[in-house]
Amino acid sequence: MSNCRQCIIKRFNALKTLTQEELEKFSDHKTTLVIKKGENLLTEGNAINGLYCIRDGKGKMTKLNTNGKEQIIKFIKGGDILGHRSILSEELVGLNAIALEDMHVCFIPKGDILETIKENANFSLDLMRNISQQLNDANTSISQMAQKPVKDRLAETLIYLEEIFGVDNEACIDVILTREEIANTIGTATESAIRLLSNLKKDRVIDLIGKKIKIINKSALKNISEGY
Amino acid sequence: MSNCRQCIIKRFNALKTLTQEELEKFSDHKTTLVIKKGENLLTEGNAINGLYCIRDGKGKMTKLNTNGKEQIIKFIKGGDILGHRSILSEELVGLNAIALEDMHVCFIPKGDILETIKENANFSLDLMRNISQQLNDANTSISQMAQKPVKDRLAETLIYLEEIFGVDNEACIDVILTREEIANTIGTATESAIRLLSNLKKDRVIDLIGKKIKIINKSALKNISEGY
DNA sequence: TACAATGTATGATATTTGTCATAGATAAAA
DNA sequence: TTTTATCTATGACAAATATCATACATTGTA
Repeated sequence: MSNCRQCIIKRFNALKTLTQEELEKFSDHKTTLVIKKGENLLTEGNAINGLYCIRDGKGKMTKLNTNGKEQIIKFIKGGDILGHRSILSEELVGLNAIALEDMHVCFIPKGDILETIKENANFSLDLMRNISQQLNDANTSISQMAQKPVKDRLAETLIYLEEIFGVDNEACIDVILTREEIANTIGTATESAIRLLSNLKKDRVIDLIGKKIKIINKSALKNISEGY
Repeated sequence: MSNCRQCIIKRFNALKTLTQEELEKFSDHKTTLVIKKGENLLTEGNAINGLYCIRDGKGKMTKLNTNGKEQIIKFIKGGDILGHRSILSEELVGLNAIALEDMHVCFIPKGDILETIKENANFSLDLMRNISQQLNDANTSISQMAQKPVKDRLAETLIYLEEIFGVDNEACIDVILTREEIANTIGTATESAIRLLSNLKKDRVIDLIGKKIKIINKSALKNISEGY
C-alpha cells in the first residue's frame, strides 16, 4: 500500500503543509479506493466522515435541480481534495462528485483532519485558502451564468476545460465529455450546445473530432467569451 | 467609542468564539466607520488589510461584468463579516460591497486577525464554516441561474429577501431596492423584472406599494420558484 | 456480427427574454 | 414650488433559446 509521505500528488494541495508525523498518521489511517467511470465518490445530501484526496482520474461536481436537471458546477482531477467543505461546515455534502474516468482516491478520516486543523495552523490556513478560492470562482460563475449569453459561456467553458485538463498529443482538450455534459456545464439545452459547437467549427474556431474538441483559434474564442 | 467586549452584534458571527483578551486586543486596534448610502465599503480589485464587521445597515455585494453590467451576488446586514475571504486567500477583493442605506462598520486590522487564527482554533474553524456556507450558497445560485427561468428566479429572490431582511410593520419586505437592483440580482433586464413583478401582483401573489414589496401568498410564490 | 441503446446532428417551430420607444410617476435639486 | 433627473411601467418588436421531431452515427453488448 502506498504511503502519504512519498505521495507526489500532495504537492498540489493543502496536504503539502503537513509535518512528517502528521503524514505518518494520515498514512496509517487512510484507505484507498477506486471509483469506476460513472460512479459517485460523493453524493449530494449524504453525510461525510472524512477527506478525499484524488490521486488520478477526472471527475465532475454536479448538483441536481428541482426540475431534475443536472448542473455541473466544476471539474476535478488528481491533486484536488474533496469533502473538506462539508467537514468544516458540518453540513451534508452539497454536490455530487462523479468519475468521468476511473479514479484512484485516498480517504482520510474526519477525526484526523479536525485534529490536524487544531494543531497545524498552516494546514488550517491552506484549507481556508482552498475554499476561499473556490468561493471566488463560484461568484464569478454566478455573474457569468446570469449575464452572459449561451454562446459566450460555451466559449468560456472550452477555455476553462483546456486550462484544467490540458491537451493530448493531438492538441485536443484532454477530457471526454458528452454534449449533454457540456450543455449541463453552461446551463443550456443539449441541442443548443450542439448547434453552437457546430457553429464554432464552421467558423474554424474549434475542431470536433468525435467527442474530442480541439481549440484552433484561442484568441477568437476568448473574444467570443467576452461578447465580441 | 464602543467596545468589542460589549458589542452585541458579535453574537451573530465568528467573533463570538474570541476570548476576553482577544476581544480586548480587537477593541484597542479597531476603527469604526460610517458608510453612507451608495458608498463602497469594499471595491472589487482593491487590496484589503483587515476584516469588516457590520454593526447595522444593509448592503449589496456586487460584481461588474465584462459587458459593464452589475451582478448582485448577495445581500449583507448587521452581524455579517466581510473581507475574511480575501485576507485568507491573499487575493484582491472579489466583490464590491455597497451600502443600500447608511451602515456602521468596525474595522479590525489584518495582523490581529491572522494572529488570532493561528492562536484560536475555534475562531479559525468558525471562519471556515462561514466561508464553507457561502460556498454552498454560491453553488446553489450557480445551479439556479443556469437552469431556472427568470420568473422562477424572481420568486426565489423575493423569498430570499424576506428571509434575510424580514418584514416591516406593514408586512412588506424590509429593504428598499430599485427595480434595476432586483433585475441585477436575478440576472435579467430591468424591463423584464418589472413585467414579472406586475404579473405577480395581478395574480395576487405579491403586492407592490411604491418600491416596497409585500408577499401575499408565499406558498404560491414557492411553487413558482420551483417551476409550477 | 448484429441488435439495442445511447449520443450527435439538424430543421421547424414555440416560447422566453431582451431591446427600443414612449409616457407617466416619483424623488431630488434649484 | 418648480424644474430636472431618475425610476417605473407598458407596448411593439427582435433576438435568443427551448422544444419537438427526425435521421444518422456511435457505442456497448447479447
